[in-house]
Amino acid sequence: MDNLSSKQEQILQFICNFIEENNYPPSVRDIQKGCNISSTSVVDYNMRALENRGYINRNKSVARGLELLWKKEEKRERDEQIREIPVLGQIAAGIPIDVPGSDSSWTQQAEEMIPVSSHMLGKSDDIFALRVKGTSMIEDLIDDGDIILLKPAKTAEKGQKVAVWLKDEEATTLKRYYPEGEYTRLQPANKTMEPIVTKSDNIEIQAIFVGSIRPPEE
Amino acid sequence: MDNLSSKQEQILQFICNFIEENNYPPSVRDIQKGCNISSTSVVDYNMRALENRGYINRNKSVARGLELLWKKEEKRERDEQIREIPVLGQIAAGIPIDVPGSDSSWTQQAEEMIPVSSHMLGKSDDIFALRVKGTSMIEDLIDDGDIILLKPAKTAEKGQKVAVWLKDEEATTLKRYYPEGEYTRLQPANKTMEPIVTKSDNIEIQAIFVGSIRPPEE
DNA sequence: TGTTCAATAGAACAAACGTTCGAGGTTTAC
DNA sequence: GTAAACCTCGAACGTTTGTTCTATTGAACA
Repeated sequence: MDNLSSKQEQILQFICNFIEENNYPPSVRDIQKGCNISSTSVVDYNMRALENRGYINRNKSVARGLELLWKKEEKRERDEQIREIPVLGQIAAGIPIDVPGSDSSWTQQAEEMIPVSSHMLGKSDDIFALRVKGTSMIEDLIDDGDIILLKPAKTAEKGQKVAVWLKDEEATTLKRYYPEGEYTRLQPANKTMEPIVTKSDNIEIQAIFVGSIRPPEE
Repeated sequence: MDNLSSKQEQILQFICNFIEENNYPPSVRDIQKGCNISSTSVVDYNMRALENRGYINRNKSVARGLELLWKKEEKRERDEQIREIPVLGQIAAGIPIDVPGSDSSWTQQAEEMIPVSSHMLGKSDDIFALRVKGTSMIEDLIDDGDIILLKPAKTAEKGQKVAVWLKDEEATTLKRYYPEGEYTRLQPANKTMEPIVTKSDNIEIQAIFVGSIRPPEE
């Protein structure tokens, strides 16, 4: 399909650059000057070829009425590869602290939206983000201030990182989940910290850790 | 600053929608019809107002030569929040396997580019990605097939996840790094696997783990 | 009441623009 | 060679389009 003459490629490139710079498409005569073409009809001739091959779209009698079709495609793909995830608040990774509005869930207003690659999200459409307070998960590369992605869930498997609601304490915390019969151990990933052991019916799993977002140390 | 008449807001909205649909800006008469305005001069009158207040940019005597300034801003911000990271190949997380082209480094051609939120990258501009083979890091939420982000480095701290080059074996692997004097232990995050212990001068740190990109299990 | 000012109206102009036409040139295949 | 296909050229035509001009309306104000 790439059987374009050098002139056609040049025109295509020029259109692309022109739109990038001006935010509106070039006229036939802009292209003529920009590509050092002697006649407008030559531009028209090559544009017709580009149109037939599906590179551009021209609207009859409309000044600058042309679109780059593959740019459209690119934009669509880009939009699909990126999703905006709401940061719904904070979560304690350390001593459980009361999180503002944590009574029901985090289904409140987002304080911020962050763009995340769809590669990290899969098909789930209910993933949300929280900002981490504390260093109890430092060995899992989750530090104070990091943003983590979570998927709402009611149950989890042993060893998974979960956000749990501690009923008695009325607090939420991020820990590794180890159910051990009547009691459940919530294990930090920080050797200087002790696990939280509490009755299994005192905890309520709210979400499972999906991924973390943190810049590398310089 | 938001002292726009309803007509001006309507015009602004129309221009926005028109560009979204057609990929080129509307003419004065398009706006006239689209907003049910009786005269082109009224459009001109209001456009002049919008221009003075910094909402749009008009190019004299250029057909459809207008830009939405805040869209430009939006686009710039979006571009800054996303970076394209090259996936340079595979890395073993398990038995060290020979990685195609791993002799010098991974500074070869990228097989793919993936968009990543700048939140994950910080200011480092040399971060690259690899696809993981094997399950030796499964407890660190790095599974077979995942994509990991790495930052080139020659040294690392104890416990960090690193990509190391094993000179004798002529292979690369991803493990946690535990230097222990003469010998160095490369510890998998998988209880069913044994650590690799090798002479410290047999290993060469290539990059430090920065983050992983994986979709959540459904 | 008269004045001022923002907004509207319709018409008109000149420039910008897409498009067409006829003629000529160049390449390719036979 | 000829023919056909492809490409170039310059000019011209008819719209589309940005812009301007003048007149008008209606509200605010003194």
